[in-house]
Amino acid sequence: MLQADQPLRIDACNCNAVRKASRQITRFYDAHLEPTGLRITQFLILAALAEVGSAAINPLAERLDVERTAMGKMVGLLERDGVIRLRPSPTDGRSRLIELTEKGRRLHAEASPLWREAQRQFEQLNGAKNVKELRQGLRQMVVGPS
Amino acid sequence: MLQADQPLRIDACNCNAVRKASRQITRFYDAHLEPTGLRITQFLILAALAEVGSAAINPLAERLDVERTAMGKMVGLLERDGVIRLRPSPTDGRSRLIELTEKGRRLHAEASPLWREAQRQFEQLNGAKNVKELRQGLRQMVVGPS
DNA sequence: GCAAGATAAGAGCATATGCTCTTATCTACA
DNA sequence: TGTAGATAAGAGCATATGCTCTTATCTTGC
Repeated sequence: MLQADQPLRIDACNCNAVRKASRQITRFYDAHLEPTGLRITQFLILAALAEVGSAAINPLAERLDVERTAMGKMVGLLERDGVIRLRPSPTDGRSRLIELTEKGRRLHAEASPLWREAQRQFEQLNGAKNVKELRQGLRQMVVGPS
Repeated sequence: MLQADQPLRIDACNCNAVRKASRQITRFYDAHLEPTGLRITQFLILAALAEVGSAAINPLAERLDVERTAMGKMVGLLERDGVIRLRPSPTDGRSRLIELTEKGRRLHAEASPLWREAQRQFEQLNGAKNVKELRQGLRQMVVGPS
């Protein structure tokens, strides 16, 4: 290993590249959703709930691939804002089921076309082919033994 | 647009895909750097400073593509931990120059091989070709008019 | 040389993310 | 059937990120 003197180029860092892209695309989607007051993270939770009806925190966290405790906190914010409701699971006293409130359903319906427009613009800006390849690359990304 | 009834599949969301990848790769790099107590975000700041010698907050934020105020806060933490030092710019009273302390240089030297190992393992896990294509896709990503 | 606009950065607020520790509940086995 | 190990979630702590508002300083045109 004689190249220890080679300068570290932070632009070579794969992690930095992905994090940077994440910040940028987040701002882009957040800006599109802004009229609803939702952020993309919140919208995805509402969308997931709209898809599955109701779910406990852990499965929802797994579904969206976020840390369990992080999901718990986001759920707390959404509950505070009256967008979702939590009720004890009838079959498991440890678990609480999350469901959309009427307000949540309304917000989701309002935000969906804005999300679609963000998707559309993103794909227009980047080219459908490039987006597809990027998605392919991300989907295959491995960060540990499965 | 008659397909409004089509279910929203959160897995179709480009933003979600990138954010998810960002969380995963961040955990991966953070785990590698763990022996030093640095996270990848902090390591990148040290690496940037090691490259440029010293810099004010705004240019450093631009260099790393993070929001100015976010950089300010990270810099505050690093200063608190004695890893960097801030001194007033001799030529501009509004600006403060950041530079590594001895401890910062030591930490950077200690963390660099761990970062290199993370890069190596990441490329081994994903295949050099796939990583190259992913980087290419991220580099080209556009989220607004330039 | 001064006032108006530009710029560097801090303060305050809010969300997002993840870690560890703890508590409550459940399940399975002896 | 009672207890040991598994599991769902909350609490507490810390960093990361971005927004708006404010303050201090600089620059430029007059």
